[in-house]
Amino acid sequence: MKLSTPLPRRPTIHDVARESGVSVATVSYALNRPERISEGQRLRVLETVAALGYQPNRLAQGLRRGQSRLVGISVPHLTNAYFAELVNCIESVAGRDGYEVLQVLHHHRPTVERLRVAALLDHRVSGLLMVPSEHPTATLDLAAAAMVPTVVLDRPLPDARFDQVTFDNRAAMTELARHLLGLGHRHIAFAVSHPGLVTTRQRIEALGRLAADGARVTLLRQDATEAAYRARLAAALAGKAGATAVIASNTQVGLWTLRGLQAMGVDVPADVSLLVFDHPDWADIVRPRLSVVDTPAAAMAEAAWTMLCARMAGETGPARTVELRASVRFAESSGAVRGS
Amino acid sequence: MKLSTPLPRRPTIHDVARESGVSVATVSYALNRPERISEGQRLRVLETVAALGYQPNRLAQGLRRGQSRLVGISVPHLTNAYFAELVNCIESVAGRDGYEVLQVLHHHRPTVERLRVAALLDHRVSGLLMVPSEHPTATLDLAAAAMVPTVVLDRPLPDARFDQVTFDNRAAMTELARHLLGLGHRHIAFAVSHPGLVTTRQRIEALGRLAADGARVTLLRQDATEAAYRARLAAALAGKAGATAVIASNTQVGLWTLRGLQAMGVDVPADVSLLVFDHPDWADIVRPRLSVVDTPAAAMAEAAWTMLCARMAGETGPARTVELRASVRFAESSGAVRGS
DNA sequence: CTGAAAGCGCTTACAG
DNA sequence: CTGAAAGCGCTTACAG
Repeated sequence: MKLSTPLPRRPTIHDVARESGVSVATVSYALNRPERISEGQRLRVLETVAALGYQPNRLAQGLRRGQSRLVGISVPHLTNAYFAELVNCIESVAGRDGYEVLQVLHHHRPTVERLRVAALLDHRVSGLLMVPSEHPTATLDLAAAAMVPTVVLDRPLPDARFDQVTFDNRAAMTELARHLLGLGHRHIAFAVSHPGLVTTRQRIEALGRLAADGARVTLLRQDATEAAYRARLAAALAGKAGATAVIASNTQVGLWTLRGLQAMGVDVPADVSLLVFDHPDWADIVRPRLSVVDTPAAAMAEAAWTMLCARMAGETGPARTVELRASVRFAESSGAVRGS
Repeated sequence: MKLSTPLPRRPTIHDVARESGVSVATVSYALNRPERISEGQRLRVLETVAALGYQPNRLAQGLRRGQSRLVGISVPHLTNAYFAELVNCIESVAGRDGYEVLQVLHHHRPTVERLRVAALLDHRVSGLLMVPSEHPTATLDLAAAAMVPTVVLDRPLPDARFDQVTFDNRAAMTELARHLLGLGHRHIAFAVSHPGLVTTRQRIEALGRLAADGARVTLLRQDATEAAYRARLAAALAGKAGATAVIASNTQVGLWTLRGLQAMGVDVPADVSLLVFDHPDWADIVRPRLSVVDTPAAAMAEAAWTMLCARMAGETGPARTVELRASVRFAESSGAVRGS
């Protein structure tokens, strides 16, 4: 087909209408309500659309329809493979369903989280997925006030306003603890980066029940620098009563711990056992191979998306919580305590 | 301040105007052109804004202003730490400058890339950052036709339409090659996942110059399955004339290679040296420690953002290419060839 | 089946 | 300094 003149700007629905010799309403119907229009008109319009390379302006559509087809996702950062995988999975399913992903990072800082999620809301996201920071209340209030369908990921919150998807941290930790008890360990260090996090507290709680079995637990806080952390780690392991096993709360703490143990010349697992939450891709290429808690990132993303879609489609009713199971995989890094 | 009535929906500029007893123009000026308005009016409007929790609708602003303050970023996926770090850095600088990041993943598939980037364009992104697939032409044409400022990341393209940010792959590979030659290696295998990629071809080219020094190069293609790749790897290393060194083109190929070598009982570096492009965080906790090419992801993201901002601010002129340097870090995994 | 017109929530020349 | 009004690019009751 011949065009009257090439446009120096992106074509609008008016351009299509003019070229096709119909009204803008007819163009809109041809694209969105094929049944409301005659076959001939529809074909002619579609031809013009193709010829001009017309693509509806989503900003205008969003404004008019009152929904942007954008979903927001807020996570701490992407240098953690676990969060990266969550976002990765969400992008795939979102794209499949015709949504785009607006992504913000809060770096564990509540203030950043609030500001960035507010920006998401300003863009009128149709839905919101968030792995909350340690103090997400202000952010959550924002989401609630905006009445945007929201699903909280990974970290269960005592907040009945939101759907949540998590995995059973207590069960995973209990499995690790039983394993270590059975291997004769009576003093376990738990290395954490965010002590105040719900999931951390759940893990500590599960670990705490060990006390009843005569075991001791030391909480090892990850410091700002690797050197400072290493000193703490050394202290926790020192002496006759030192910890004989370390459980790391995530990949990065696990990495620092392993590097520290190597630097100190500690033999894993002969001297100290090491177990790690998350599933670093290097778990089975280090020696000894690492015992890990394989978090169900893909399944969680899938579940969260399903719930979010239901809400975006208008589903009402009380908030639901989905709790998946992580699978623990024991390898060589966790062994019997020396002399047991 | 007292409100006439709580709204069952998000407040608009009209609500603020009504509550403040001024026109919508005045509200808009109070927010965007403080100098065009009297102090008293401005204060009153701001008070109402705070009381109502009014936040301008970015969809409407974008439509009216003709720019969304959204930037699109298209990368292969996030399970590669290098791409994840690029996105991570971009999100930080974008957020700082008041932009939000719309992210799509193309999984190395040109068709997916085209579709997803088209979606980005439909949302009228103000700028576009892309790590292209192997065959990005259709996608690039789309970006060019949309006249959206675009910066190509990581993979330099013979396309004068776009600004580009990359690092010197030839130099990095040359450094690896010289190192290996110096250690006596005369047969080097290069393991790649995407042979057709520009960066891969540049690396191959640099490696090819070794031939002049009497060295041989074998291209090792990463298969769909790890088992198939392992068989290929074994074949490349077999026999008297087998390769004595493997250079892996990225972290994942490096991981498969290392796992393969371990499974075959090959001693690194006594039997075979291993060097890896990218900087896996596990490089120094495996034994032997890995020799790596540390790609300047953060610096690249920074440079790309600067260029994109300049273009979004209206800068014209021919496309520029920024080429950074990667730093090679040799460790224990690359050693002298046996018997040399 | 088709089109003129209103309106989504903003911004901005323009007039007063 | 302030406000009425047009218009960004769409969708959708409504009338014909």
